[in-house]
Amino acid sequence: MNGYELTRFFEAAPRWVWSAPQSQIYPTLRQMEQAGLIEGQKEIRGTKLKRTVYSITERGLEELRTWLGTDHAAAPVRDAFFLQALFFDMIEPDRAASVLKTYIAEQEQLIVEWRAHREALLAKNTDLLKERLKDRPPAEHDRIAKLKAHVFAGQIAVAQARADWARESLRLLADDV
Amino acid sequence: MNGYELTRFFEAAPRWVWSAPQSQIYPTLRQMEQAGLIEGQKEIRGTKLKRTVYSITERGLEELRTWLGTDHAAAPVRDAFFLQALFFDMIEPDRAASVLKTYIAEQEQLIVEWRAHREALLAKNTDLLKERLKDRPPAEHDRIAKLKAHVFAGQIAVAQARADWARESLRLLADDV
DNA sequence: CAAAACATGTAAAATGTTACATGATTGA
DNA sequence: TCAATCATGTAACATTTTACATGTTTTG
Repeated sequence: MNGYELTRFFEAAPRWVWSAPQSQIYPTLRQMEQAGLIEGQKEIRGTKLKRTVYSITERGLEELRTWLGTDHAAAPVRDAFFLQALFFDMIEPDRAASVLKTYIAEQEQLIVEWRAHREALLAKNTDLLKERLKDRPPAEHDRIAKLKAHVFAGQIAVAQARADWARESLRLLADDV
Repeated sequence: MNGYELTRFFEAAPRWVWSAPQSQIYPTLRQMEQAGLIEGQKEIRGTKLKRTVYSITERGLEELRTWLGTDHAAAPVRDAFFLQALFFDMIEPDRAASVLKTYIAEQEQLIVEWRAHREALLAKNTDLLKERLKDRPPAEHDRIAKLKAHVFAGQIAVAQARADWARESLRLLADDV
């Protein structure tokens, strides 16, 4: 991809397992190129509009595979929403309920998007997956699609757990007031 | 609390819903004091050892309550582990399985710690909760303890969903190799 | 021809991490 | 008296966010 495509990718509605703002893309691409992890191919569209399309190098693949096979320390816990919920006893139950309802709607939206993405992966019907499957033996295609789809099943399960929890919270708030 | 207590609090084993490294504590306390959200009371232990114990101000309480009652944009999605899992098809299934097992163990550890903390909250048996309940009518104590305990039930549910997902992943990896 | 999409950057500020640095007090 | 705990800071670096800035090409 080039910087613009990456930017759009991270901005896309069905939120990915990772995100990055536009301002990080170009500096990071240059850093990665200097580190020899990716290499850029300069192209010209029309007569003047330049773009640089990057692809991973042998060395980048190596690093990626090493990273994928290594245990990484869990990120520090910083869940602003649960922190907020921890002090719901300090505000009016109505206000807390309103915050919870917005949260539930958000989680449900994520579930819808991730479900769609999961289905698309199972049907081998996403651009990225098609690209990846090109250099893999057809016998493995099903397995790869299933593995990737399963990651989104995980995201869905977590969002589901959060939404369920928030619904229980609403009941708790209503119960004992 | 003073800076030292806050540091220890965030370092404590049963990981909280938030964390902060020691180096952030003191600058942040000073910023918050300048903003009028907290105020420090200087004390001397022994003859020379100075410490500053901070407490929230009226203005700080106000801001806190406003924050608690407001919808906040969800944090950008950045789940390194799910990102890792998304490319498990690129490495040997054995390696992927090993990473998954470590992850499961981590999540289970969190569940154990959070369960214990939840029980302690229900029994109104944590220092912080006791402190908070001091200026609340006794009739509300049960409700407050339940609400706070429920937050940890949520953390547990999410960790459970993650662990279950990881176990399914192990089965998926084993199945079709 | 105007708006939307394509394309790439930088600057300033805030935030977060890792490591270093120093000294006092308490309890075994 | 020595180790653990109490107590507070800073420096250097890396990362992230928000905003600004500019120009080209395609499409309706």
